Amino acid sequence: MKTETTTTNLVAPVGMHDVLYPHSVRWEQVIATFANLVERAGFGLVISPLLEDIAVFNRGIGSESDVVRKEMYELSDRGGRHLALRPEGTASIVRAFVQHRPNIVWKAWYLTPAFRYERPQAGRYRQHHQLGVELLGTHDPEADIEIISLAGSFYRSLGIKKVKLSINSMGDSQCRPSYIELLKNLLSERKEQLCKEHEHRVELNPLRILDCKREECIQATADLPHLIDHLCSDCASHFATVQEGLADLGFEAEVNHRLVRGLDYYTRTTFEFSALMLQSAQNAIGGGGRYDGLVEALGGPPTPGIGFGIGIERLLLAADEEGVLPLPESSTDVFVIDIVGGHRARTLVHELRTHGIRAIRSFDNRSLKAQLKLANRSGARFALIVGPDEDRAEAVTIKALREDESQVSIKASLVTDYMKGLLG
RNA sequence: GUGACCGUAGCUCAGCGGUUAGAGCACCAGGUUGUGGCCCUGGGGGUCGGGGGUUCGAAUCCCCUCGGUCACCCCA
Repeated sequence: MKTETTTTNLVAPVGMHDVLYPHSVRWEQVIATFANLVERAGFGLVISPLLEDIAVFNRGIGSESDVVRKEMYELSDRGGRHLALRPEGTASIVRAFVQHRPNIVWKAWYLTPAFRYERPQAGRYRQHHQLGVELLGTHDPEADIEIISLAGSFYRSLGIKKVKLSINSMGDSQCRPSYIELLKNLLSERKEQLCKEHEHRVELNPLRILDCKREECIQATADLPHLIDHLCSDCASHFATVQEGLADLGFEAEVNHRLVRGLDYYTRTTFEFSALMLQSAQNAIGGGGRYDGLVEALGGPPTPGIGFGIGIERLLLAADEEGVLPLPESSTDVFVIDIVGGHRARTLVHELRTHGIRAIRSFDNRSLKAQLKLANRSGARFALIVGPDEDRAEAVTIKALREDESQVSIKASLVTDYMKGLLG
């Protein structure tokens, strides 16, 4: 166990990153776009603790999943409680549902960091951030359609167009057990053909083997029957309705029978959005599915649910590749230059801001030249200059920074109204 | 968890056994006694990621370690 780093330079933990201005502006845009979209659809923001009793994830996500087996950040608090940082959003939201029992149908959205102890690489971090929604309390395939189409609409409204939607059905407690038995029987005869990781896991969770990307597993499972051909009639018609509904709304979904996903709670519909422009292996920019047994698994009454999570970092990588979501040019209107000590800038920016004008100033009594340089770089449209002359005359000089207009001097008391006019 | 490549100024990088470690950009000041962007001049900035070793001498070679990037697995 390492205790403390030996280097004197302190940096962010492995796989975790600072998002500085102006890059953070794009995060604000993404989050605002999402909130606007899902709130229009009746989802309400839910804020829940970053830490949960570790049982929330063990029982929720499934102790056989990779996320729980080897990727969780676990800790004990001073009272000896065994907690974990959330590795994804759904289990926590469902825990909150079980605790508070809101009226169904319950529609929640969230923004959360998610922690997974993995080796970082392009598009994969130990702390990433997810936007997501959960819809609890109905089996209606219309809910599936609403959820998936919302995610699709979100990408569209950001201008991200090169997106592929994959979809599958995991069946339910009626039809999945018999299919799993069938898989076990077929796979037990060819265990030795599977990859090292899955060779010994045929009995535990054979479905996961379908999702393995290793060549051995892909070959060994190539001729296996597909789950979607073994669905019970309820699941089959549910899946058919979801596909029809998505097509009806103009979202083309490609059935991928290997789309099992790593979280054990899924039933029936699962889906994933991948960014075609992302060359890296990590090109999934969103995904989710139905989890009709999860509320029960966490101690609540039998309640179906469906939701999705979208990774902000990968979304921004995809946006970069498509050349959308450019950084804004400026976040300020006016730069107040004071060369008589700084007290005039103090009152001027205060008054301008009070009236809704974005106004900044410099500190440390810099020279006129230095302050003009800062004003130019700030992207402000106008500089307000107060020197000894203006100070004496109780005036300010207004200088346009983006065009060659002659500057004007006006009474200080009229500045706010004048600037309002100039800025429209 | 496994593997590959890479760590020199705030950033991008040059230097790859031999004085006091450089460039471009960025930053600061001056040229212009009250006017930014362009230009010119000057300036501040470095435990050469860290530790150990080889050597008369190490940013340079070797070992370890930490960090970064990418890939596998899995996922957002």
